[in-house]
Amino acid sequence: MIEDEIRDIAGRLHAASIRLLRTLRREDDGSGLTAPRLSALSVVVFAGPLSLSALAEAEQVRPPTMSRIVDALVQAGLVTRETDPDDRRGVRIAATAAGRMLLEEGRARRVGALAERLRGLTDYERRALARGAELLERITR
Amino acid sequence: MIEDEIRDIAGRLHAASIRLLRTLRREDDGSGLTAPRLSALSVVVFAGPLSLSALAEAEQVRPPTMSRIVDALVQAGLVTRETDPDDRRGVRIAATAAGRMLLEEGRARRVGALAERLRGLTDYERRALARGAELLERITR
DNA sequence: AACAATTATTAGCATAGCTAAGCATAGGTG
DNA sequence: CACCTATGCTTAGCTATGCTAATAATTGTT
Repeated sequence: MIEDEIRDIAGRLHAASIRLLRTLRREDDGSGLTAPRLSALSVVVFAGPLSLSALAEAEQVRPPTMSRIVDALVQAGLVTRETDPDDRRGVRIAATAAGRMLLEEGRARRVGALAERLRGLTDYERRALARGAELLERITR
Repeated sequence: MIEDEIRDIAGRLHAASIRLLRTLRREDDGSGLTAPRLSALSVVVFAGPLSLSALAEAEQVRPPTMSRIVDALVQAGLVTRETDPDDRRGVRIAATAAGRMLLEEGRARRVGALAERLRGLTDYERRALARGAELLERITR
């Protein structure tokens, strides 16, 4: 396969992913959270408990930015922030049951909206998309 | 295919797309633009010229928010804002040559980074991803 | 001509992004 | 041990981004 073909595929994959997430983003209105808070909560639920700096790194923002987002999530009862007993400079941020539930509801709305669209495809086409998802997982590791 | 299988595929596709765009977002640092401005510029370049409300709709923000983003892009010489001659209440927002160039450079960085990762796959796997991109395009139309 | 609807901007608020600076703890090195 | 540096987080203060409400200008419709 020539270089230009690979680049072409990369371009189409990029555009298609943007389109997909733009489409699904419309489902987030009902969450009651702003986009950065929802995104941070999702990292805490799936990768947590973790330190503030690890969370900031995952979200590609600076620690002060994440510190205030965590303030809001703690205030809303969706995560807890506790001093790390092993290193008292650091904090451990963990999801609460309410946080996990709120996130799971939002995720279910997004995934449900996507599943609805997948219903219009053939089994063969859905399997092709499943295969694509696996490959994407692999190359972003 | 059972409902649960479709939902499972939707979930993995969703997660994989998020991962992909998170990875590629790191390439945007060099653009000199904030994320909302870069994203708005990309719509103007690919879908423009268009009205303010159409641009706000595409970006899923309210008109006042987009009005200020356009202010900044005009200030930076990346787009023009002119009164619509057919309806003098409205505006026509169009990309300048500088805007198209800046966007294309950024897109090339993202696509290049993705192409680099695709290089680690087999031709067969790359074609599977190309097929997945086509299907995503179709179901988000 | 008067009025209603549409399009965009302005004003004013909360949130999100940054850097710089501060505080506390950890961990070395004399 | 005493200091000194490095690390982790927060606070302070700025700009940018999001919203709603209100205003201005134009269009279209009685």
